[in-house]
Amino acid sequence: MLALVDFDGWKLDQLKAVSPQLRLVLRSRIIQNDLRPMTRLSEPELAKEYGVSRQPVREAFITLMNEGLLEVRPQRGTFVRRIDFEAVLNARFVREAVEADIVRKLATTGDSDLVKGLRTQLELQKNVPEGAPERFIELDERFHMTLARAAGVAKVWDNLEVIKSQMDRVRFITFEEFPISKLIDQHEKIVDFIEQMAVSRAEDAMRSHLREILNSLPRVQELYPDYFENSRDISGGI
Amino acid sequence: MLALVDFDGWKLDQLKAVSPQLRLVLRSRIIQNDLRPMTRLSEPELAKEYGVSRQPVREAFITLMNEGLLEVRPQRGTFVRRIDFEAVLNARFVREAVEADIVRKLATTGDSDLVKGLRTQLELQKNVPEGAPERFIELDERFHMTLARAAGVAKVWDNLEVIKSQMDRVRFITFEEFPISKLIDQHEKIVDFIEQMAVSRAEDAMRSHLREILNSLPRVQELYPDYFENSRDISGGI
DNA sequence: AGTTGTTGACTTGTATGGAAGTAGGCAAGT
DNA sequence: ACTTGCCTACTTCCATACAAGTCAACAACT
Repeated sequence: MLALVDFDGWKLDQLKAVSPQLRLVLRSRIIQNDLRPMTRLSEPELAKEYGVSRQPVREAFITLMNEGLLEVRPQRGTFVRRIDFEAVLNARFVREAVEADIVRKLATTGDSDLVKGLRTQLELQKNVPEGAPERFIELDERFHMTLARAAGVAKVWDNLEVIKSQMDRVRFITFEEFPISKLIDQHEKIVDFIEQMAVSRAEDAMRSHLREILNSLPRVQELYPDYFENSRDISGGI
Repeated sequence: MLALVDFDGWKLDQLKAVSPQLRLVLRSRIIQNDLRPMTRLSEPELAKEYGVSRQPVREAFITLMNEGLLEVRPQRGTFVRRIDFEAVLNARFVREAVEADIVRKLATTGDSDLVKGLRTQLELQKNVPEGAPERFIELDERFHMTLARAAGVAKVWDNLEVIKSQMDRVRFITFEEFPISKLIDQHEKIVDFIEQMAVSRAEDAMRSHLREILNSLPRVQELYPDYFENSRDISGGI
């Protein structure tokens, strides 16, 4: 659950290398919109804040730049990148393709142990209190990861982390207006179809579930226009 | 075509930043198996070789470690990672899922301009001389990239570069024994089905095309066992 | 012979200083 | 009022020095 490092009150572990830790903290702060788009980050300032030298900060910057979360403009400054609309749509496209195949694979076997575990997770999701959407996002993450692991492609999840982060930023901005109960219903349908070994129905359920974000995107773009890099048409990703 | 930087006789461009250039060169050398698995890389040695200081070399190392191509063991050394069998299978899984959806999308429209361009590429592929498989790999790369761009998900290709690199390493090792004509036939079928707007046939053609690497994998593993990190069963990725 | 301890030459991680480039304020000139 | 040029304070990028850990060779001891 890389996206959900508890950066609040974070203390660096003196024993481990500094720059990977910094990378995780900053990554979380960006994805969870604690560091807003266009925010200027200063090497010496962060170095001072965390009590280290500039070098490890710089190395964390480089990694985050490669992940598309920071923009390093030489001799000018380092900034939190605005959200790339096209990148979000493409990331969603990849996720839909991959998870559709995952669900198809799972529905062909219909492993009852897996279904049992998923139903337990569904109960947890239903018990999330109204005002704690970040708790749901965590459980949602776990749900989809469980599917990937069950399909024998656990490492895929790690590889898609960079891609996913683009989508997650949107999710954390729109936080409140997530139709949680609707999403849980969709999860439930997916599990049902896996259990019934209804392959193409399970696939369709997953696909429409992952298209849900397309509904909220226009509203997000309208509410926070300056968070986005390029606001082209929304149809390009389907 | 990031995978095919001509690193032979490479000179650093003094004007641009050094570390991204180094990253590209080293990346190509690893993927093309010029730097073999388990090869030890030394920061000061490479720094001397390219006439720069340790810092940019180190930054290139960090990026390549994040891409899974290098293994940095603190206070011990930096090594070219052996090929992770599971990672290859998972990468292949992702590619199949994504490109299947891409082809499906293209087959629903059946754009004749696209088909025309693809047929031109097919001619080039057929004209590749017998003993130049690396030339074919380049054209193959271009073929698949064209499909992605036509589907409006050009950035997906960039995002999958890290994933693809795992597969590409295998391809460059097995170089000679690639059934080029067979692969071209498969390409041709894909184009045919796109033209005929035969959606599910086009999808199937792409899927079996991308499963071709599974045929060569066992032989590669047998020929170069010490190039691989973990040799688990091959069934896990389908 | 076999084990242990030490030394020294390696490695990567971090700190720090300077080089090159940028942006903005300000003064001089038109 | 407006433009031009300089100057200062920033930025990232690179070079260099030092700190800390690892490993192998070797001497000393049992």
